[in-house]
Amino acid sequence: MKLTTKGRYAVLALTDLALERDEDFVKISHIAMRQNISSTYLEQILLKLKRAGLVVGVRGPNGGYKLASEPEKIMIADIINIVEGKMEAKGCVSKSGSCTGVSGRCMTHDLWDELSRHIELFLGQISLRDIIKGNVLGRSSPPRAFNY
Amino acid sequence: MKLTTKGRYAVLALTDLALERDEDFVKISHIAMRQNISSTYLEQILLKLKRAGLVVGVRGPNGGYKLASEPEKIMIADIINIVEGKMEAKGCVSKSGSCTGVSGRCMTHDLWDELSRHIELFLGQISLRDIIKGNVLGRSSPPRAFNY
DNA sequence: ATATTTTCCGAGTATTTTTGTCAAGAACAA
DNA sequence: TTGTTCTTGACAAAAATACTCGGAAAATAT
Repeated sequence: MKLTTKGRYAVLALTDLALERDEDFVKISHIAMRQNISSTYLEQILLKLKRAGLVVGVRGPNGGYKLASEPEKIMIADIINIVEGKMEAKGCVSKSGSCTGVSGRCMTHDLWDELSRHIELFLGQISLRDIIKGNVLGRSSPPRAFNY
Repeated sequence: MKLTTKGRYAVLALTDLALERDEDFVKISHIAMRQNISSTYLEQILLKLKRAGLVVGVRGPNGGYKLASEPEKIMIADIINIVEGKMEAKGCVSKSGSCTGVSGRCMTHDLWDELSRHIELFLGQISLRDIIKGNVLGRSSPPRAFNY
């Protein structure tokens, strides 16, 4: 999986927008100042999110950005997938689909595959609303509790 | 989390060693050839794993590397943590410990914290033996099955 | 002992990714 | 119009990653 500042900034910015939901439109410069991010860098990120339809942006005076839908409908996994590109934890993909090393072994394929799925499942369960409400903790309880 | 080729190479190499467990010592060049990795690059990686005590290496003719313990005792999380450095998915750490943005908000702290824990939990459950036996699939079943 | 094989180790280089800047253009409102 | 603000792409700096190199140390065989 890829998790860089870009993804974090995106989540931060959208969290900010979620908090400011009532106000008409929030300017990039405001978000950037509040969250301490380079505003020009944030531009790129919000642009991607806009193209993907997660936010709407209007230009001109009193313009800015706004969430396109309810905070509870926007999942963290979506945000990250958009700005970072689809999560890719494989590492042994070949064009043919099945991965073959020189000796034909690629025992680890399933591992990266499952990890990817696992992360996506986790982040797919958490919405922006969960974050602003602080409902994040405790979500990652062990898969099978009776194993412990 | 950080997952680069270094981590993948490490898991690949150790998987290779796990398969070759019976033979005395496996040379870097053999692993590199089989797994199609640059052997000089693999050197660095195996060195780290050796310093961490996961493998033992002897030099000289008939030398090479060998797992330090049973494949079922070596967890993927350990391998990755060693070669990539401790996983760090936070993003809002300040020297003071508690993270404060310009406006004092850092709602996303808990999120990265939980994600990190979640990934580590997953990779901490899987051993080298699971990989060579193909016991990886199905481990990432949804946290609460009755939710679906 | 000497040569050979292999790991060990530090340093260095190259490539890619990330991060951030700039400048010109477009939409909008007053 | 005039000024504000987003839009867009091209570009540059910085950091991380991937990989190489040259040699030293250890073990072995001859």
